[in-house]
Amino acid sequence: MPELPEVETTRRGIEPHVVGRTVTAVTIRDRRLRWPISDDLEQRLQGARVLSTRRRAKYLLIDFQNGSLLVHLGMSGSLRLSSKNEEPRKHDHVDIVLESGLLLRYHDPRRFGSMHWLDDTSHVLLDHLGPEPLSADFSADYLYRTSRKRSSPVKHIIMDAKVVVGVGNIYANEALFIAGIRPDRAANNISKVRYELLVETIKQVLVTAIEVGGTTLRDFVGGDGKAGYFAQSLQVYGRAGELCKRCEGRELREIRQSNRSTVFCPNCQR
DNA sequence: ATGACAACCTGTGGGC
DNA sequence: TGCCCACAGGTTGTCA
Repeated sequence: MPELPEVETTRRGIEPHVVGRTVTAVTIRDRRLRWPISDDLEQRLQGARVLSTRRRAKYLLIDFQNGSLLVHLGMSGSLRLSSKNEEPRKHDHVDIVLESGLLLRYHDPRRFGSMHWLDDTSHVLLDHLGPEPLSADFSADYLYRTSRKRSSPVKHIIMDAKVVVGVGNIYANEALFIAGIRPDRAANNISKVRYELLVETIKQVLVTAIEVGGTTLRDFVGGDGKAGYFAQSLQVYGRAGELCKRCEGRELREIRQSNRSTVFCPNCQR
């Protein structure tokens, strides 16, 4: 489910309600996430006070004095604020209760997400990640250089977390459409000028999506429980067979790349 | 090193 | 209404 904008939306939603708060109780109903939740997580969290929240790639970090909680939402996860007397629903796997009476509730039907305790801020999952897409490190210069030795499709490159983090299937489709680049074009067959446009487009799409609270497809909600509105702005994702909004002449075509759905306009994207 | 692909798991929607 | 299959926002690990 969540790509970078959804994770950032979650972080911004919970931050004002968790920073400075102390954990008074932890309930774990199902430890079987992508990796089993370690046996000592409750003990680590108990009594700890939240210092700050951060995001790295699609990971959410909640920092305490004694370490950090590393959360990934996988495909179907959400982390939201809830009140103590709200009954847990199916797939509500973890509750982190704060002394304010609010609690952080982790919900994840498919259990592709994860939760790790970090004694310091390093973790193998965070090693070898590429630059943040919204940072200056992710530049046209960088992407152009990186792409020179890659003959795989450009969509594959921008979704490769070693190249740049946080660009998932929805926003990869959207950015390539806006930049007018065919998703199946070989990465090393795209000019510097077009990469300049692509990098700016990726940044713009992500920033815009964050501003409107992410993309709610089925039931994504941010930390504050509100749906995101970027779905209204989607140009190609989920619109295969419909008319292109730019040229209004051609139907959007769908292909599969690495078993992921790709939608593009054969007329506008070259 | 790169790339193709299976695996992890549940829910949903379409076709029959 | 029900059954079966394909597919869904992600990432890792394996094998060629």
